[in-house]
Amino acid sequence: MTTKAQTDELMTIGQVAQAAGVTTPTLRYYEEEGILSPTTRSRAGYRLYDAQAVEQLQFIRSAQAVGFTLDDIRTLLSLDIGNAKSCQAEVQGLLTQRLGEVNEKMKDLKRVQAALGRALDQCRRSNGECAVIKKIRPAGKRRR
Amino acid sequence: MTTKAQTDELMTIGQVAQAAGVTTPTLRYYEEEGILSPTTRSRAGYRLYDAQAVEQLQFIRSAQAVGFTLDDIRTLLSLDIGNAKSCQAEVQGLLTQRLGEVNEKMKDLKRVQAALGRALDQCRRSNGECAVIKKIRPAGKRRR
DNA sequence: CTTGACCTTCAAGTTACCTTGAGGGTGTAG
DNA sequence: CTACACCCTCAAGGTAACTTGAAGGTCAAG
Repeated sequence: MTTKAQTDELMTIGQVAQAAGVTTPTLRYYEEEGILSPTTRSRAGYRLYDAQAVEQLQFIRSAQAVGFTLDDIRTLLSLDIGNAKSCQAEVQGLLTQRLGEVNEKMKDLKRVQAALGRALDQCRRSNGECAVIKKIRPAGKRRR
Repeated sequence: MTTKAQTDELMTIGQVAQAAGVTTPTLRYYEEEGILSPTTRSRAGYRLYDAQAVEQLQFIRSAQAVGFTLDDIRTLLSLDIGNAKSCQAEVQGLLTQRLGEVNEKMKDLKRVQAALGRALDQCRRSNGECAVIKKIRPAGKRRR
């Protein structure tokens, strides 16, 4: 079975890993943790995933990249993500709460962005001339 | 020394911790890791921080919240964040690169936001009745 | 001059998220 | 049939970022 495209519908762990940019042990770990399980197994016991798994993995990696834990993500996935499970008030509440967290992170990210932006700006402003040299000056204490 | 406001300029570790919403061991750990050091020490060896430390901590926590490691943050802080150090091409390059990472994270965050938004939307649309249960059990039985 | 809430250092423990290694089956190409 | 690139399980190891614990110094208040 030399790496070939997803023929019919199911992919082996290696194909999924490659497509999603993760390692195979990571996928096994995700299964163990109840984050993402293969759709089925081959007769020989090989994990087989459907194409959706790749999308889910992309979501998982995005969520991780912005600071959600696998525990958070397990909850997010169970709350659905395009594959609704239950839609009562309780779930709506959780979704709303999680969206609140996302908004908080959005603020955090903007804060970091602004800080880096300011630094870069300042960097460009003092073109050619280096602030370091000024910093060696004697009396001037910390600037605000 | 019963908890009093930052009288002149310097605060003890406990005051800073309280103001920034972190623990004192965390602050000691940050010092050890070269993330944030006290401005000075009292005669008795107490760490003393200036007010700026609280702002820096807020930046640190924001950056952590969106998935930057302390290692990343150490670099970010050294690239300045309002306390210029050097501004040659090399630093500008790093800043630009880091801003690129921030933009990546912005995309990731928006992806998560969109997914949650879709889920919530779908949740509201199928008010009272749950879409997925239909999906899972097309013939017959309905919940509630 | 003792009490109690602070502070100190040093070392060890914890949790999350993987990674690495050993030992062994599977399946197709030559 | 033999390679060889896949796959399997189980167990142990590793890193980041803290947290917890032990043993003890500092200092304003009573």
